[in-house]
Amino acid sequence: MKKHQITIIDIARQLNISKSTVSRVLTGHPSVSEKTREAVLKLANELDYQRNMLAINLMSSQSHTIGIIVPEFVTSFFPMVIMGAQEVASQAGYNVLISQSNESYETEVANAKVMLDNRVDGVLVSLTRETRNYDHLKVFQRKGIPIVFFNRVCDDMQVPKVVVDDYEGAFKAVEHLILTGRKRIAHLGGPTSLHVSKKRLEGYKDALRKYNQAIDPGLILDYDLNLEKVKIYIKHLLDLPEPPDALFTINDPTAFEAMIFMKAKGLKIPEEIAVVGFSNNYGSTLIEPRLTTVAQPTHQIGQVAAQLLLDQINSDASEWKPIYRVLKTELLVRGSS
Amino acid sequence: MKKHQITIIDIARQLNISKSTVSRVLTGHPSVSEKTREAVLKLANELDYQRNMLAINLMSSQSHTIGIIVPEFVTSFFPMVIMGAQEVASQAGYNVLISQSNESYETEVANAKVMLDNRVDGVLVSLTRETRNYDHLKVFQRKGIPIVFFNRVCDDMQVPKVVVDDYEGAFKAVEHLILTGRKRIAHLGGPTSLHVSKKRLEGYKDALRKYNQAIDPGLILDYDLNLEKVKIYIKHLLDLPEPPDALFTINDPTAFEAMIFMKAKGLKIPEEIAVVGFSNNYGSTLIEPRLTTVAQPTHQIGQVAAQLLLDQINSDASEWKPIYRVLKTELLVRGSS
DNA sequence: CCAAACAATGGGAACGTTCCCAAAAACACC
DNA sequence: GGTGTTTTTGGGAACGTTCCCATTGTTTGG
Repeated sequence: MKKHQITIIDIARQLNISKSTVSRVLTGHPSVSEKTREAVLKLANELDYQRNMLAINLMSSQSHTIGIIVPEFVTSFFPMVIMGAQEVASQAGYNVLISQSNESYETEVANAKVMLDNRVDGVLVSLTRETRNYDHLKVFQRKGIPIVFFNRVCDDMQVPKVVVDDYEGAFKAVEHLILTGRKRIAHLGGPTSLHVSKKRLEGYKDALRKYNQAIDPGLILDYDLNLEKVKIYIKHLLDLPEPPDALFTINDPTAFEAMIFMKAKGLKIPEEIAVVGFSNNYGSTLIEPRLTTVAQPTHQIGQVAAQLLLDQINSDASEWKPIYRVLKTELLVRGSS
Repeated sequence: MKKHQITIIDIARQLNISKSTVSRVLTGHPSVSEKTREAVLKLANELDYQRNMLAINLMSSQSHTIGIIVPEFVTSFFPMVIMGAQEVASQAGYNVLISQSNESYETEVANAKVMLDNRVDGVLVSLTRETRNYDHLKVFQRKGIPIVFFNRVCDDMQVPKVVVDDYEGAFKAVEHLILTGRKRIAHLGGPTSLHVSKKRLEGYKDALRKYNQAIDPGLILDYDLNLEKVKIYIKHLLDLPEPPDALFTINDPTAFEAMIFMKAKGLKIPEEIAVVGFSNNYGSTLIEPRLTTVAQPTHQIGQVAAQLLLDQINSDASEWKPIYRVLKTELLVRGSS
């Protein structure tokens, strides 16, 4: 069925030397004579020899692969993070096994199992919005496989995490709205189970507190990130006796939906209602007015997370520290506020 | 360093049976007594046994992995395709090794080598805009590893390909512009090396021919997909003695750039100039006016390509046929035209 | 009750590497 | 030319499975 693949044994036989010697040449081991080295290299090239990572992996008990589990792939955020991570990983000779949980806990569990089966050398995880139980991830710890969380992190586990300063980002966003004269700032937040939702909500509240604005619970809504529901929440807010004059959303796609709905309703943005999003997703400069948003260093998140993971892979488990890296956000003020 | 992993030998020893029997239970082989089966399953569960794909892969000479090489990750197009492919692949028990060539020929070559090293069971490829030489991909054929192209295909190789009907999509787009009264339709196309660029250009020309409109070479530009250059080309078109009253671009991001530039110049879209893009990327409903575009069935492209690949993997090389699947596009008429 | 058939199990090679240890070859020195 | 040292090479185990073949144990039928 499958064609015969050239192995080091083929090379050894043809040159009448042992496979050990061939292996030494191919791995760059010094103690081999110049003459044999050349002969091996030449023949390997002629035969189009390709090392078999399957064998190397088994031999070394390492897959030379890191796994990445992300909740989705549609918004540009995670692909960007993955780009950063992949850069660092392949630099270090690691492959990247990507899987999407599709925001489903069950799928996340299944993905984790695949990673385990394939003996990934480490894993990068951003949780689904559903995940409440972390047993499937604690397995990695138990088996001595390093794990690093990013963005949507797990408070229950003492492992490295890479996040952005969601609190400060939200604080700056809301502060900006206050300083531009907004009096009733609504917040359409994410599910309370997510760490990021909590932090952004805190930032929102503290900004209001600092400037002595009342925190009106009626202006704070949390939703499950299902974009189709945005309209409902916005409608509810606009129908309030005292509707908001500004809106801070958990992320950009939510802000987009909100803006489209409000524009259709004839509301003037930013005159009647200002909008600020979070993440600086693709599209935030396309919509009109261009969306003010809190930019996250997506690429860097991936790089840092991958580097922390590699550091663990290359060190003894006893030295692992639950480093908590908080990256800076940047408020990009644009037309919507 | 690394913790000892439970193997079938551990299980065998504890139960005083042979590893063969344990293996039989775990792989679902029928000829094993109910009693032993239960005992093995129970202990495996207790010990948290996890099969070692590294060993299975070597033993079976299969990585149970398919590779995907895409030029980029930033626009939503390729991530969507990957989602479709991943769905089909994991259904069939295959992992997916994704790599981006970053539109660089060199990176594509390097990626191909990684795939080869890792003995992927098959590979899905969409070429970079630079790729002119296909030796690094012909290696797969030579080694008996199935390869399927999608979107950006290689005319030189007799292998399955999945594309959308670029010709018809472009034709319909331009026909729509003609039927809505446009007289001077410009085309900002992609690099002539890409199959898609050629097909879309053909569709553009044939639509003009059908309706007896002159093909003005001055209105046809091809560029290297470097978005920063869009402004230059658009400026050139607008400065013509007889500027165009419609623009058909090679893809949506190009249309976005063009629209932003033209809006800044004070042009009314679609009154003074209509715009039609290609791909229905994320953002085409965000920009104002909403972009008329030719939608591609991204998800389906991935599914079909993956299925064709699996079909090859599961059949003898002698039966492989260079199937050419052309999927339908759909013209979405929106505000920009 | 014995042969034949079948069910259940064990032993060991194989997959393609790496790496340790020992052996052989080459070289230096007195 | 023999001894000691260094360089170069070969042999073989190991990684964790699967799978073929042989063996043992159990049942069936005459």
